[in-house]
Amino acid sequence: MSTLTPLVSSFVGHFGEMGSRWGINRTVGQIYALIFVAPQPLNAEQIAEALDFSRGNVSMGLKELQSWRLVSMHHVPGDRREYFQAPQDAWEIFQTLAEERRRREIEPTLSMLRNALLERPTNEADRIAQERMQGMHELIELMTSWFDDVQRLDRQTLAQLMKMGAKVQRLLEFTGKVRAGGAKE
Amino acid sequence: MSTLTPLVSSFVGHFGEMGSRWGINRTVGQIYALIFVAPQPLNAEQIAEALDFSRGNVSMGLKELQSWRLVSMHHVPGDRREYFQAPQDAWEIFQTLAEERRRREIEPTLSMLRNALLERPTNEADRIAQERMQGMHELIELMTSWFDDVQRLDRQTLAQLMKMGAKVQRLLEFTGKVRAGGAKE
DNA sequence: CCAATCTTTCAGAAGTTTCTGAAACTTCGG
DNA sequence: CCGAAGTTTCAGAAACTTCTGAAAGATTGG
Repeated sequence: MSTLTPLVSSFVGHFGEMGSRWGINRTVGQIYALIFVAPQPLNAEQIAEALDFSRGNVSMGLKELQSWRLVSMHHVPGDRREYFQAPQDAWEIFQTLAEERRRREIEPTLSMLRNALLERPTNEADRIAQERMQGMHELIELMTSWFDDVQRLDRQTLAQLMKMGAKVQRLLEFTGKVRAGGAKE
Repeated sequence: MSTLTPLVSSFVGHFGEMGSRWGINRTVGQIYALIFVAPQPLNAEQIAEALDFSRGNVSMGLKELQSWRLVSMHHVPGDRREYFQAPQDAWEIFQTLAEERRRREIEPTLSMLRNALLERPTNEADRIAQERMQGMHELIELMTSWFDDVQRLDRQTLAQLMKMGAKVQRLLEFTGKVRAGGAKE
C-alpha cells in the first residue's frame, strides 16, 4: 500500500483538511480516514508508509484515536504488531464521537454554568449575565437528555423517525387531539 | 467595564478554552462570551479594554464572528461607533452555528463523497473504500435532511418533541398499529 | 475639503503546535 | 537472559497561528 489510489487519496486528504478545522490535527484526520476505508486492519508501519509520516507521528496519532475510542486494536496470530481498525458503520463512529465530545466539552461547560448559576448576583450586570447563562444551561440540558434518549432507540426506529422528519409534528397534533378528545391523561 | 466581575470572567475564560479546542481561536471565543452576557451591545473599544486585547485583535475577532453571523451590528444615535450584540436566545445561536458549520464543513464533505462515489472502482481496495464512503454519505444525508425538517418546526413543538425523548418510540408503535388496523394510508 | 473619530489591514514578533528521528522502553521466543 | 522486533517518548526544528501596534482607510460633521 505504498501509494494510495486517487480515490483513497482524495478522501484522506479531505479529512486531513477537516480535521485541522476541528480541534483534531491534520495527521490524526488522515490516519483515521485511511483506517476507515482500508479493507483490513492496518499496523503502524503500513500507515506511516502509506501517508509518508514518521513512525513517531503515527504512534502519537494512534494514541489520540484510541483515547477517543475510535479505533480498535487487533492481533494477527504469529505477528507481534498491532493492527488498528475503525467501525465499518458510520453511525457507530458518530455516536462514539458524540459521547466523547460530550464528556470532554459539554460536561465541563455544564459544570461551569451550574457553578455560575449558584452565585447570588451582586449587581445588575451579573444578574443579566446569569439570565443568559440560564438560557444556555437549559438548552444544553434539553439537548443532552434528548440525545441520551435517542441513543437508546434501536437503529431502525431511529431511521424511521428521522425519515419522518417534520411529519412528526402532525403526529403530535394528532395525539394531542386523541388525548383531548378521548383518552384521559 | 474595565475589570470583569468574577462571574463573567469565569464564563469568558471557559469559552476561551473551549474555542481553542474547536477550530475557533481563543480570542474569538472570549469576545463572543463577553458579548453574549453583556447587558447592552458593546463597541470594539469596550471589548478591547474589558479583555485587555489589542484593538486590531478585536477587529479581527469581530470580523470572524460576523462571518459566522453570530453577532449583529447596531448604531447608537449620535455615536459613530459600531455596537455588537449576540442573540439573547441560545437556541438561535445554536441554529446559526449549525447552519454555518453545515455550509462550511458538511457540504464540501458531501460533494467530495458524491464525486468519489461516481468513480467506477478499478480494484478490490477501492471497491471496499467506496462501500464505506457510501455508508458515510447516507448517514450525512439522513442527518442533514432531518435537521432541515427540524429547523422548520416551531420552537414549542420542538421542545415538546425533545422532552418526549424516547417516548416517541411508543408513539410510533402506536401509529403503526392504528394504520395497520384502521385508517388507510 | 478638512479634521476628527472611528475601523481595518498588515508586517513582523511572540507564542503554539506539529513533526521528525534517535534513544529508551517493552515484549517475546528461544 | 539475550536479541529481535516491535512501540513509545521526547528534545529540538520546522511550520503555523495569533497578537500587537502603527499606518492606511473610511466616514461624517462642520
